Amino acid sequence: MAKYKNNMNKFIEIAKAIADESRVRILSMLNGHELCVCQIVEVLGLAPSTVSKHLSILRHAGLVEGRKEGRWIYYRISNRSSDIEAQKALAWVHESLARDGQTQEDLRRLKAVLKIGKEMLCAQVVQE
Amino acid sequence: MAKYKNNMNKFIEIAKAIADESRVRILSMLNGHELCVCQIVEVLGLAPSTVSKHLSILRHAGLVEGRKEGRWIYYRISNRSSDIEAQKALAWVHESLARDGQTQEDLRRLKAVLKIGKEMLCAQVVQE
DNA sequence: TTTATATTTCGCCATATAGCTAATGCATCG
DNA sequence: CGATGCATTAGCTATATGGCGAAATATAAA
Repeated sequence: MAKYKNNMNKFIEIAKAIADESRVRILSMLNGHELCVCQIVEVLGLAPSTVSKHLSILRHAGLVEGRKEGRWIYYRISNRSSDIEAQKALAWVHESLARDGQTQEDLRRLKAVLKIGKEMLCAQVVQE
Repeated sequence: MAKYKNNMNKFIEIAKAIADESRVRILSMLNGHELCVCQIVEVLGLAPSTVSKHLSILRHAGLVEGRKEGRWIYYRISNRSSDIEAQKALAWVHESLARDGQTQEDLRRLKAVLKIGKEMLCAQVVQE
């Protein structure tokens, strides 16, 4: 086994992934919820293509995982405990932003989206 | 006191600061050493102005502190324990990169720079 | 098979970022 | 004072990044 590891690239990839407000808002929303892309789009108010790209970056960094079910893809926080770096980053994000104002507002909007979601799913604009 | 804090901007600023290879290399070098800009320049092989800008970003994020002494400015890791976010970030960087190959090589070069530094300080190119 | 819907990929644009050189600040030394 | 030297700031360039809309993909529904 090599004496020194090559942690740099992995570290930078994760750090870049969490160095964007939209992406940490996604991570905060996914903390405790499994969500499809359209639900995240509703809360963030960004174009689906933009959210999809953000999710791709988060997934590649090992921070989230996707699960396909029918037409939808459900994303959740990655819990592969073997990926220590990703888990540390996730812990830092959640600890730091749990009580942040933006995070709280997103969670409030998310609850509304989840409520209407039971009947009519995506392509539905949440009021207020 | 407000119910919710505004951690987002501070968090993003710190995350962006550590999402760059040159800057985390600087943080690793400063871990345990107090260094002047010219010493960091020697090890990184970047232009002084570039290193200065990086240090400015790190300082503004609360990750390093500068101390002026004559013509030199010595930088060190910030130890203001009140800044929890910065301290968490520093801990993450140091834990993750302590055994990284690039970090080890930088430390090796730094030792050489520190050795010659005793007699003739900056404006001195370290061999090899 | 055709239509509809969810997501991704592609192509584009505006801004941000990291690097450089040159110029400026500022302190020391002759 | 003037010259020297460390660090920063200013100005520039090339690349990276985040946003969008349009087109492509894939699955469900009609």
